[in-house]
Amino acid sequence: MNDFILDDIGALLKDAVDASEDVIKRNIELPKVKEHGDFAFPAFFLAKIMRMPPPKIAQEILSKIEDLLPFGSIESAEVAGPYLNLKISPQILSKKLLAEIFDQGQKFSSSDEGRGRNLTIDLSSPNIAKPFHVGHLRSTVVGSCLYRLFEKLGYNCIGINHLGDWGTQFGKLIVAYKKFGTEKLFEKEPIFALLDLYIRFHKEAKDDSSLEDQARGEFKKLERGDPEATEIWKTFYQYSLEEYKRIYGILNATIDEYTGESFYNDKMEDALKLLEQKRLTQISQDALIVDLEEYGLGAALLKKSDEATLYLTRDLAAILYRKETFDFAKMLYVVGSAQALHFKQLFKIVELLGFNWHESCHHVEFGWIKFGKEMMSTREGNIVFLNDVINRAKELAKEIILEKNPDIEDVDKAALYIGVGAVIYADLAVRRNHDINFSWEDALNFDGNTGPYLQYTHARLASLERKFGKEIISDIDFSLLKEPEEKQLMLTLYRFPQKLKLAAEEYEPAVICGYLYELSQNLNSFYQKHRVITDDTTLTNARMLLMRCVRIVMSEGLKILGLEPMERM
RNA sequence: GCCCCCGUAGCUCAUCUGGACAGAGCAUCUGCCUUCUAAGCAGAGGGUAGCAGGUUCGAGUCCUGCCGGGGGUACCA
Repeated sequence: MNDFILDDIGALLKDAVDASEDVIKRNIELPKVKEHGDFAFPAFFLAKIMRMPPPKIAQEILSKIEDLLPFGSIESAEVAGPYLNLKISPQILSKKLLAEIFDQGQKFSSSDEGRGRNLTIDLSSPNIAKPFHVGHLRSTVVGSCLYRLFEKLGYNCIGINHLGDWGTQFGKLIVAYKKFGTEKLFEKEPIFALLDLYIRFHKEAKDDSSLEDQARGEFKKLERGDPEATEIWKTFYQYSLEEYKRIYGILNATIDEYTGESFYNDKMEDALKLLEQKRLTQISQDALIVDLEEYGLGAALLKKSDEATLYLTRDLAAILYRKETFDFAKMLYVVGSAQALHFKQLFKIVELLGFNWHESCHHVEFGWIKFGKEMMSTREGNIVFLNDVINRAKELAKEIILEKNPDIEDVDKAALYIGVGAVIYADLAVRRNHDINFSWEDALNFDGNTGPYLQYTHARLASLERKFGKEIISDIDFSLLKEPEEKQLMLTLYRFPQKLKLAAEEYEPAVICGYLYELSQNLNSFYQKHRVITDDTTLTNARMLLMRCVRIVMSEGLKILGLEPMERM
């Protein structure tokens, strides 16, 4: 949708203001209080050019445009100090906006800016053989949200799970498996059986230092392709993947490729050769490095003194492979901010290799998830498993549903959607660069600024349509939508495409959360104060159209976040 | 030591990239369900935006310094 309001403002002011239409549009603001109108044009920046105090400028502009009003979607204008405040005509707004949303339906605010372009997203990436905990959640849900967001903007997205499926930890697991494993080990919750093996290994290794050596030995065997070790590793891999896929199903995670670290075992040598050809590498302290000191990025280690490769080596192989395989227009790494330097090094090396596409690679970083005052870590034991969070959220949701809506068809399904909605939303609603303090209280809260609140708003709208039971039409009397709450709803709807664009530019799901929350507040305020379905059929038709449009936007927004737009709850 | 991020109501967070009196939710308190879902709505209290300077007509937002928290800084990922 084009910004018809902004266009109207630009056209209206362009002859009255000493600035280009573009500059005018860029300076337009949204007033914080409704007494200041719907859009505002501040005159400060013209003070120097026109050599007049801002209030006088505002006054002058008003006198020049006064005769033109109403102008397009602009109903009236008035001066408040240094501001020119503009009011939008609800009738024209509704006519243009609602018709467009209604006609386009789910396609509303889609765009084709990404048409024919591939966008790869590195997301989730848990370490195999460890249960999924809330620390893994952010990469998964942020990555998935961006996936769906960019898909809406026309990109062809590819979600890649860079599984931590290689390394000495597997040597440890193999040793533990051989020593303590039983036939029944994987009968139920295999992933926790693996965790137990891992913990058991470390316990035993305290008393028996030879275990560490054995682990290194087993991993070497694995690297050489030893059939027995490979077989055991594959078992671990399969069980882990099964569990992850179950969780991804619940979280609406968007993963297309499961190319973990092991996938790049045979691709690192070519990458290193390429670096050597470009004479970028050198030996320092017996290790193979790329010296990035002059860029303030230190030394990038590619091979340890014992010839072993590092995760940078694998990421380098991966980025080259992905460029070749997917020819991405953009590559997003949704990985915690602890790895900021790592990605700066990686992208710099790509640049030094002479590839200009280094600019299309972005590290979408995010803060830690803390539990209590501590970082969450497997070793410390202060860990919250995602499974437990989801189960508790689901149980609580079920209790509440049975209390409020006992006749609902599939309680368990609804409870899962709501519980998961709360968990996902809590993670997405905080801006990425902030750390999150995980608290059970917040994760299990369904009131206020939460996922369930948004879902509830959608459920109310769905319920309204069921009750209405007739076809919603766009041929309505637009002049009837004149209540302030209705206008507010429409002004908010109008901003949806802009918000999606902003969220995409900043790789920031929290922008969408904030928007949908505001839309929900607008809707609920309206809903409380006005009746939609009444004896007045023309008014009912008009309001039902508005309600449908809100539902379309709510539904689309929720889906992008990965929440189920509930029909009943 | 050096580099990066964070510091806003008791708590959790917003503040549309520098604009009008800093806004929400949770918690506390007061109202509102014989009418479309009360997981809601309306309202009250709660603030020196870590501190100190600077730039600007204007700073929570930009710059400098300090304080506090976190992360990174060559053989973990």
